[in-house]
Amino acid sequence: MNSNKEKYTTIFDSLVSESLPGNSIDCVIFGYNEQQLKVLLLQWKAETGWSLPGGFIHVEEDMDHAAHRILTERTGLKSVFLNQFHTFGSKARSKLNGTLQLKRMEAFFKEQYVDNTEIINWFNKRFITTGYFALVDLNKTNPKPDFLSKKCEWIAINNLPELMLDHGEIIQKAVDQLRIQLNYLPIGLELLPKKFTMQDLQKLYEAILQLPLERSNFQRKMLKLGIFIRMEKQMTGASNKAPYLYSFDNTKYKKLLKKGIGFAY
Amino acid sequence: MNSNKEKYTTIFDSLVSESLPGNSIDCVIFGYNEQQLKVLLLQWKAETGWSLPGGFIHVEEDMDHAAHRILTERTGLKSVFLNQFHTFGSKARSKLNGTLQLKRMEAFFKEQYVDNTEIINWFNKRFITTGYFALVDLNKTNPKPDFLSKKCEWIAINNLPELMLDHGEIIQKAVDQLRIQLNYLPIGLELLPKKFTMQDLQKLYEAILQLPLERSNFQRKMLKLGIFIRMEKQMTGASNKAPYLYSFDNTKYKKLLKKGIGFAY
DNA sequence: ATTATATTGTGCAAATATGACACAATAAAT
DNA sequence: ATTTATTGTGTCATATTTGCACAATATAAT
Repeated sequence: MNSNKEKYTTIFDSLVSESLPGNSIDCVIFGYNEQQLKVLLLQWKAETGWSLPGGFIHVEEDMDHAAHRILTERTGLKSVFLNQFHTFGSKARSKLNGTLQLKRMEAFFKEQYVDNTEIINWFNKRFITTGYFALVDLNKTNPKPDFLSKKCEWIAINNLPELMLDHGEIIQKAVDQLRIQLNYLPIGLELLPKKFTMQDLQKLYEAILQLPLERSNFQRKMLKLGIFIRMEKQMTGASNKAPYLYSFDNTKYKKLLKKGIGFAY
Repeated sequence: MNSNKEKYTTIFDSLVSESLPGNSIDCVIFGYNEQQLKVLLLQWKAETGWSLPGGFIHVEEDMDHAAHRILTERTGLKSVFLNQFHTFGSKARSKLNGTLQLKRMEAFFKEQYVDNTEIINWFNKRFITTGYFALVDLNKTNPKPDFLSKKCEWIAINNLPELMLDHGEIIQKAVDQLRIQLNYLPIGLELLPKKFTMQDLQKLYEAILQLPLERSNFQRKMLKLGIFIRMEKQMTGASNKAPYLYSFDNTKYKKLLKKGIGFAY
């Protein structure tokens, strides 16, 4: 127990010394599964509320790089789609929900991990956090709690549990942003399996937008983007006409990501 | 001279002690004048490059509040339209352009203002800056250089001077954002005088987008938004048909700001 | 085999939006 | 009275969007 604490103290000591104080990053990592948009959340050992995976910026590290690093640390994946969306700097944010929760965490932290005052103080400062959201292939991840957390799971956004601090607000803003982006960026490459039907794609859009779309027109609209490769048909075993399978044309997809989908004026 | 330095040291001492270290705010304040979109820039006494007006976040202050405070300090105005648009966290950003410029500034700073090492070090740290952009009525402002700057002026965005550090990049991103917002938010309330013609509004849009728009269709499109109040005609003194004057219907404008201008799907 | 069933891919027409241009109305100058 | 420049509105051709129809089709049921 004591030896663990020493180990942890070393870990935290270097974390604190190599990171910028006062700034953090929180990642809203979106995945898609069972027709539901999900986010990767974790639960600290001492807490019942859930948190976003986050981390700190190294002293000699670009903030964007830190976001990529944190994403990779959590999911083992790299995402083309990793987007800064907002910085949360309300003074109350570290206290939201708040003092009690934090006091409890601090006590647990002291007891289990570190009781070095300097380190504790570092964490007790006010943090301004920058939110990034990513789209990843949920099936390629194997979320595991680390030594600080007891759970690490994909959770559907329309069924979110109680969240720590202002993490609910952060997720909400990320979802809003994702919905806006949907209007001018192609989405799906990282959320769907290699081969998928237009129905799959539509379900994804519906899960993100939380509203029903017209089938035939959605299909046309999508195909007109010219970023799909039509493959052989899929025999589903259902007693009806089988749909074509599609895959994303990677280069065209990425071109469209850069150029964006139409803007008037 | 020495007494000035003492005064300045006091000012900076309290600035440093009351502000969060490592975080700053830069404001891209847009105004509109002579058919040109302009930004408020200032020039430090020691420098030829221009800077965005910026500042720091007080220890007990919301970041958004700090942005409003900085905007008001500079322009004396409050803007409904003050929007956080991006946080710049590249490690190179404090060094861009860079070391020489900063060395020069530091020397000047030490000589003219403060040579307290602690204060100098505070400023020499790496800063992560959050950009806000505002739309204000340029004619209601009276930009004056403060004790640190020799100039403070409205400068047209298509005629930008040499800029300090990464401020060029920050302005570019703000302009990009403004253009995107144009697609789904009404704009003009704070940039135009109370009464204006549709031509005025069109010129504003053209100045922002930097492209010509078709007169008659623009007019129709705008009026269809239903956020204008038609007033009496304006006798311009020109030998042609006089245009109607319009003003924004404040409540409808703000409703539309919240709801946004159409989004498909 | 034949029929039933559900879902797909495409067709199509109505409604809506966009873009280019026409033109009468108009305020002032000549 | 005529000229001039600019406005407000009209129109028309061309896209785009939307809603619905319907044949095609893979399997199940008969």
